[in-house]
Amino acid sequence: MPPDSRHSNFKKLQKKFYERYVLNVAPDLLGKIFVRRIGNIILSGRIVETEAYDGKIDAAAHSYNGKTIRNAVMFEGTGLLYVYFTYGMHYCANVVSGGRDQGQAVLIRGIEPIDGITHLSNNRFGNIMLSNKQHLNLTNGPAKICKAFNITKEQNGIDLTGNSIYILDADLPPNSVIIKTTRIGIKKSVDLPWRFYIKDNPFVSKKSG
DNA sequence: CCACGGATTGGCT
DNA sequence: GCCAATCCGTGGA
Repeated sequence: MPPDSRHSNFKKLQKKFYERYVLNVAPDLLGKIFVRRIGNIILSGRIVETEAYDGKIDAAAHSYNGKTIRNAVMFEGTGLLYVYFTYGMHYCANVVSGGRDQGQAVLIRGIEPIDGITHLSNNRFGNIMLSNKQHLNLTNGPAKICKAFNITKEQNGIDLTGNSIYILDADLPPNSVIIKTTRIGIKKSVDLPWRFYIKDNPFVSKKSG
Protein backbone atom coordinates (compact mmCIF):
# COMPACT_ATOMS: atom_id res chain seq x y z
CA MET A 1 0.00 0.00 0.00
CA PRO A 2 1.33 3.48 -0.82
CA PRO A 3 1.55 5.95 2.06
CA ASP A 4 -1.31 8.37 2.68
CA SER A 5 0.21 11.84 2.63
CA ARG A 6 -2.52 13.23 4.92
CA HIS A 7 -1.31 10.99 7.74
CA SER A 8 2.44 11.04 7.12
CA ASN A 9 5.21 13.07 8.68
CA PHE A 10 7.04 13.37 5.40
CA LYS A 11 8.80 16.67 4.87
CA LYS A 12 8.35 19.00 1.95
CA LEU A 13 11.35 19.08 -0.41
CA GLN A 14 13.20 22.38 -0.09
CA LYS A 15 15.35 24.57 -2.35
CA LYS A 16 18.47 22.59 -1.55
CA PHE A 17 16.96 19.49 -3.19
CA TYR A 18 16.01 21.33 -6.38
CA GLU A 19 19.24 23.34 -6.67
CA ARG A 20 21.25 20.33 -7.80
CA TYR A 21 21.98 19.42 -11.41
CA VAL A 22 18.93 18.19 -13.31
CA LEU A 23 20.46 14.73 -13.93
CA ASN A 24 20.60 14.23 -10.17
CA VAL A 25 17.21 15.74 -9.42
CA ALA A 26 15.30 13.74 -12.06
CA PRO A 27 16.05 10.24 -10.68
CA ASP A 28 15.85 11.46 -7.09
CA LEU A 29 12.25 12.62 -7.65
CA LEU A 30 11.22 8.99 -8.17
CA GLY A 31 9.27 7.75 -5.15
CA LYS A 32 8.57 11.28 -3.88
CA ILE A 33 4.97 12.37 -3.31
CA PHE A 34 3.53 15.10 -5.51
CA VAL A 35 0.79 17.05 -3.69
CA ARG A 36 -1.80 19.59 -4.84
CA ARG A 37 -3.99 21.34 -2.28
CA ILE A 38 -7.24 22.91 -3.48
CA GLY A 39 -8.98 24.32 -0.43
CA ASN A 40 -9.57 21.37 1.87
CA ILE A 41 -9.03 18.86 -0.90
CA ILE A 42 -5.72 17.01 -1.10
CA LEU A 43 -4.69 15.41 -4.37
CA SER A 44 -1.48 13.39 -4.28
CA GLY A 45 0.50 10.60 -5.84
CA ARG A 46 3.91 8.99 -5.99
CA ILE A 47 6.19 10.10 -8.83
CA VAL A 48 7.22 7.02 -10.83
CA GLU A 49 8.60 8.44 -14.10
CA THR A 50 10.63 11.57 -14.94
CA GLU A 51 12.72 13.07 -17.73
CA ALA A 52 15.59 15.58 -17.48
CA TYR A 53 16.00 18.57 -19.82
CA ASP A 54 19.08 20.82 -19.83
CA GLY A 55 18.94 23.77 -22.22
CA LYS A 56 22.71 24.28 -22.16
CA ILE A 57 23.52 21.02 -23.96
CA ASP A 58 20.16 19.47 -24.91
CA ALA A 59 18.47 20.50 -28.14
CA ALA A 60 15.20 18.90 -27.01
CA ALA A 61 14.85 21.32 -24.09
CA HIS A 62 12.46 24.24 -24.52
CA SER A 63 15.22 26.43 -23.06
CA TYR A 64 17.82 25.40 -25.66
CA ASN A 65 17.47 28.56 -27.75
CA GLY A 66 17.33 30.94 -24.83
CA LYS A 67 14.69 32.62 -22.73
CA THR A 68 11.27 33.43 -24.25
CA ILE A 69 7.86 34.23 -22.80
CA ARG A 70 6.86 30.59 -22.95
CA ASN A 71 9.92 29.06 -21.24
CA ALA A 72 10.74 31.98 -18.91
CA VAL A 73 10.02 30.00 -15.74
CA MET A 74 12.83 27.58 -16.63
CA PHE A 75 15.22 30.50 -16.12
CA GLU A 76 13.54 32.15 -13.17
CA GLY A 77 14.56 29.99 -10.29
CA THR A 78 14.99 26.70 -8.59
CA GLY A 79 12.01 24.73 -7.36
CA LEU A 80 9.39 26.44 -9.51
CA LEU A 81 6.68 24.61 -11.45
CA TYR A 82 7.07 25.09 -15.21
CA VAL A 83 3.81 24.31 -17.03
CA TYR A 84 3.71 24.39 -20.83
CA PHE A 85 0.90 24.00 -23.35
CA THR A 86 1.39 21.67 -26.31
CA TYR A 87 -0.39 19.99 -29.22
CA GLY A 88 -3.14 22.58 -28.99
CA MET A 89 -4.80 20.85 -26.04
CA HIS A 90 -2.44 19.49 -23.42
CA TYR A 91 -0.52 20.84 -20.44
CA CYS A 92 2.62 19.24 -19.00
CA ALA A 93 4.30 19.98 -15.66
CA ASN A 94 7.99 20.27 -14.86
CA VAL A 95 10.17 21.00 -11.84
CA VAL A 96 12.82 23.67 -12.43
CA SER A 97 16.23 22.65 -11.10
CA GLY A 98 19.87 23.73 -11.05
CA GLY A 99 19.47 27.41 -10.27
CA ARG A 100 18.55 30.69 -11.82
CA ASP A 101 19.30 31.12 -15.55
CA GLN A 102 20.28 27.46 -15.92
CA GLY A 103 17.31 26.44 -18.11
CA GLN A 104 16.95 23.03 -16.46
CA ALA A 105 13.71 21.18 -15.72
CA VAL A 106 12.38 17.72 -14.90
CA LEU A 107 9.24 16.61 -16.73
CA ILE A 108 6.88 14.59 -14.54
CA ARG A 109 5.67 11.75 -16.76
CA GLY A 110 4.13 9.19 -14.42
CA ILE A 111 2.36 9.33 -11.04
CA GLU A 112 0.80 6.57 -8.92
CA PRO A 113 -2.35 8.11 -7.35
CA ILE A 114 -2.61 8.19 -3.53
CA ASP A 115 -5.05 10.82 -2.18
CA GLY A 116 -8.20 12.22 -3.75
CA ILE A 117 -8.68 9.56 -6.38
CA THR A 118 -12.35 10.36 -6.95
CA HIS A 119 -11.39 14.01 -7.56
CA LEU A 120 -8.58 12.99 -9.89
CA SER A 121 -11.00 10.80 -11.78
CA ASN A 122 -13.63 13.51 -12.01
CA ASN A 123 -11.07 15.98 -13.37
CA ARG A 124 -9.76 13.46 -15.87
CA PHE A 125 -12.86 11.59 -17.05
CA GLY A 126 -15.76 13.72 -15.78
CA ASN A 127 -17.03 11.04 -13.40
CA ILE A 128 -15.91 8.90 -10.48
CA MET A 129 -13.76 5.82 -10.95
CA LEU A 130 -15.50 3.25 -13.07
CA SER A 131 -13.04 0.56 -14.04
CA ASN A 132 -9.61 -0.84 -13.34
CA LYS A 133 -8.64 0.18 -16.85
CA GLN A 134 -9.53 3.81 -16.10
CA HIS A 135 -7.65 3.65 -12.80
CA LEU A 136 -4.44 2.63 -14.57
CA ASN A 137 -5.04 5.32 -17.20
CA LEU A 138 -5.48 8.13 -14.69
CA THR A 139 -1.97 9.60 -14.40
CA ASN A 140 0.35 7.48 -16.59
CA GLY A 141 1.48 10.33 -18.84
CA PRO A 142 2.50 13.98 -18.50
CA ALA A 143 -0.69 15.53 -19.93
CA LYS A 144 -2.88 13.03 -18.08
CA ILE A 145 -1.26 14.13 -14.83
CA CYS A 146 -2.08 17.80 -15.49
CA LYS A 147 -5.65 16.93 -16.43
CA ALA A 148 -6.19 14.84 -13.30
CA PHE A 149 -4.52 17.34 -10.97
CA ASN A 150 -6.23 20.27 -12.71
CA ILE A 151 -2.93 21.94 -13.57
CA THR A 152 -2.98 24.56 -16.34
CA LYS A 153 -1.03 27.69 -17.24
CA GLU A 154 -2.63 29.19 -14.12
CA GLN A 155 -0.13 27.16 -12.10
CA ASN A 156 2.90 28.07 -14.23
CA GLY A 157 5.61 29.52 -11.99
CA ILE A 158 4.23 28.31 -8.65
CA ASP A 159 6.93 27.92 -6.00
CA LEU A 160 7.05 24.28 -4.90
CA THR A 161 8.20 25.25 -1.42
CA GLY A 162 4.82 26.93 -0.90
CA ASN A 163 1.52 25.43 0.24
CA SER A 164 -0.52 24.92 -2.93
CA ILE A 165 1.66 22.51 -4.92
CA TYR A 166 4.66 20.80 -3.33
CA ILE A 167 6.55 17.52 -3.20
CA LEU A 168 7.06 15.42 -0.06
CA ASP A 169 10.23 13.50 0.64
CA ALA A 170 9.65 9.74 0.74
CA ASP A 171 11.63 6.57 0.31
CA LEU A 172 11.31 4.43 -2.78
CA PRO A 173 9.16 1.35 -2.28
CA PRO A 174 11.26 -1.64 -1.11
CA ASN A 175 13.20 -3.42 -3.84
CA SER A 176 12.55 -0.70 -6.39
CA VAL A 177 14.68 -0.91 -9.51
CA ILE A 178 15.35 2.33 -11.40
CA ILE A 179 15.52 2.16 -15.19
CA LYS A 180 17.55 4.79 -17.06
CA THR A 181 16.75 5.09 -20.76
CA THR A 182 15.99 7.45 -23.65
CA ARG A 183 13.21 10.04 -23.60
CA ILE A 184 9.82 9.90 -25.29
CA GLY A 185 8.16 12.10 -27.87
CA ILE A 186 11.15 14.19 -28.96
CA LYS A 187 12.95 14.56 -32.28
CA LYS A 188 16.22 16.10 -31.06
CA SER A 189 18.86 14.69 -28.70
CA VAL A 190 17.00 11.40 -28.95
CA ASP A 191 19.91 9.28 -27.74
CA LEU A 192 20.46 10.94 -24.37
CA PRO A 193 19.48 8.44 -21.61
CA TRP A 194 17.72 11.06 -19.52
CA ARG A 195 14.46 9.26 -18.75
CA PHE A 196 14.07 7.52 -15.39
CA TYR A 197 11.33 5.27 -14.08
CA ILE A 198 10.52 2.66 -11.45
CA LYS A 199 10.65 -0.76 -13.08
CA ASP A 200 7.31 -2.61 -13.29
CA ASN A 201 5.28 0.25 -11.87
CA PRO A 202 1.90 0.24 -13.72
CA PHE A 203 1.75 4.07 -13.84
CA VAL A 204 4.84 4.41 -16.04
CA SER A 205 3.64 5.82 -19.39
CA LYS A 206 5.56 3.35 -21.56
CA LYS A 207 7.65 0.32 -20.65
CA SER A 208 10.35 0.42 -23.33
CA GLY A 209 12.34 3.24 -24.79
C1' DC B 1 -1.02 -6.22 -29.85
C1' DC B 2 0.77 -2.59 -32.95
C1' DA B 3 0.63 1.37 -36.34
C1' DC B 4 -1.32 5.37 -37.77
C1' DG B 5 -3.49 9.78 -37.90
C1' DG B 6 -6.67 13.48 -36.19
C1' DA B 7 -7.54 16.94 -32.71
C1' DT B 8 -6.50 21.99 -31.95
C1' DT B 9 -3.77 26.21 -30.14
C1' DG B 10 -0.06 29.17 -29.76
C1' DG B 11 4.90 30.00 -30.09
C1' DC B 12 8.43 30.85 -32.99
C1' DT B 13 10.79 31.21 -37.72
C1' DG C 1 3.30 28.63 -42.11
C1' DC C 2 5.04 24.89 -39.49
C1' DC C 3 4.84 21.83 -35.98
C1' DA C 4 5.04 20.43 -31.01
C1' DA C 5 8.44 17.12 -24.12
C1' DT C 6 0.44 14.05 -26.19
C1' DC C 7 -3.61 11.34 -26.15
C1' DC C 8 -7.10 8.56 -28.03
C1' DG C 9 -9.78 6.13 -31.33
C1' DT C 10 -9.66 3.24 -35.30
C1' DG C 11 -8.38 -0.50 -38.14
C1' DG C 12 -5.66 -4.46 -39.30
C1' DA C 13 -2.86 -8.80 -38.00
